[in-house]
Amino acid sequence: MTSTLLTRALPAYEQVKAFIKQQITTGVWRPGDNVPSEAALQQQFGVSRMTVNRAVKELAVEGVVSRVQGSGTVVAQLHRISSTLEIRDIHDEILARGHSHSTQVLKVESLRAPAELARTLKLHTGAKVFHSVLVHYEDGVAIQLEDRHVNPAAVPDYLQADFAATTPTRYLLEHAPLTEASYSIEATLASAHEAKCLGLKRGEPCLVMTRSTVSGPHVASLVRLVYPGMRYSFGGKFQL
Amino acid sequence: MTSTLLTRALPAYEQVKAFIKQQITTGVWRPGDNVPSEAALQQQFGVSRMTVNRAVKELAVEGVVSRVQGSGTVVAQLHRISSTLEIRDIHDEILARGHSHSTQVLKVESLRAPAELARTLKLHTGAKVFHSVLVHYEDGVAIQLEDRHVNPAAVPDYLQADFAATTPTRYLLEHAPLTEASYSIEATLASAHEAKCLGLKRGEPCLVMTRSTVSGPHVASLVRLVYPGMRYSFGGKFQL
DNA sequence: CAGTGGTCTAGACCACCGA
DNA sequence: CGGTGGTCTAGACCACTGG
Repeated sequence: MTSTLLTRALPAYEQVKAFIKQQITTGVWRPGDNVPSEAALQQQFGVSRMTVNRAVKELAVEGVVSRVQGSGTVVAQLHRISSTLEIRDIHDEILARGHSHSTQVLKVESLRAPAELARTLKLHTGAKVFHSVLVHYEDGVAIQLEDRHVNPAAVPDYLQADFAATTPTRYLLEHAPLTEASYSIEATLASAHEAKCLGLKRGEPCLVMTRSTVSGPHVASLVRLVYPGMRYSFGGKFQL
Repeated sequence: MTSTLLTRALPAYEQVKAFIKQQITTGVWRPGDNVPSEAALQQQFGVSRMTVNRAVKELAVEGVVSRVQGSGTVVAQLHRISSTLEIRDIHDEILARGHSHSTQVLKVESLRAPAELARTLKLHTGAKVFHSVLVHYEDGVAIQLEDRHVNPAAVPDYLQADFAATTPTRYLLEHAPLTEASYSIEATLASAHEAKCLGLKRGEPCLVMTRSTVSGPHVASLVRLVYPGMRYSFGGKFQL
């Protein structure tokens, strides 16, 4: 049965995607079941193979189906709830919420790297390293403590930046093209010093994100971001 | 200059992608700069427009460039560090780490929904709701407390499942096709009850993920996952 | 208006899989 | 071997943007 594409509202490949998703969400096709071949879908929708291929390929990228060349396409076993966690400049993030952002610069200095820090930045112990500590406020409330170490080889003029006007994140993105980054998120208790900076009681819970960035040949930056647990959360959404 | 595609190792569209990424990571093209039009890239690489289109379109999906129909393509302003946070069944996750997984079922019951829970599940206050509480162990160490409420309309036989053999996550994925999910992650202190279940001292920090899932017309499930902050972290990686 | 990207076609060749 | 998906071409029409 060749169903016509009356609805010109949606592109053809979107209609094919919608059809496949519908079969899955309504339980007609269950995880592990075969999805019709591209040739079959091409017949069914009366479109070219490239169009069907695009539809199914995108579903594969989204993790909805799984394809094996020569074998076929099946409904993915585990619908992983995969949502892109976007890490943005906190300045933009706060403005996007319609609030005001301000910064307090606590420290901007140069120091000699202790062993562990040197290892992370791929430098020799005792090598020169830049260090900055800032507190970010959203509508006057402390929301992030940013303790950052920067590799001078990657960003030689880091200490000259005006962090009241440009966040370190933005400065680094503009002066050290980003090629790679990795992060981890965990829960800790605020140390005495962290609590003081963020205006918390000692022992309050915090979200800590540790992130290192690579720019070309250099490990450019290692940053520890401390968020008051009661005032901040990461969130995301997934839709089939 | 028409550069030939000598390297047949990589598909043509991958070579176009690699070229564009290289221009960006080496700083030749900076955020906001124009990327050559599809026609220009087509000339430069001696490939068809569909091939160039695929390359640039994929970069747009990845967030590396930004396209506007009729205007052109530019290098994306903020390289958002976007990494897909995958939420998987904890059973698979632990096995994937090469460890053993076991479960302790603390509670499986039916109850009447208080107002707030009812609102989240889109039910009437006092409606019947299923409730399960489990602790998950990795190599014998408590790593997650799973407190879940389930909508009977979406999963009528939930209470009959054997959660020692099948995790609630897996059972739900198999019995209520997933169409939508949203989550948030925050830091809190373990309550007395949570601390006891996880073998923590009271006041220890925890990562809490709250997640609700939608299956077809129903809000199927609301779950609160508590992780000991000292034993667990979410992580991810980003590569241009 | 000319230039851009968004979509689509009707072919094609290839690599891979399973019988 | 036939069926599958992976890639690619050389066109085409359209919608949108900017001057």
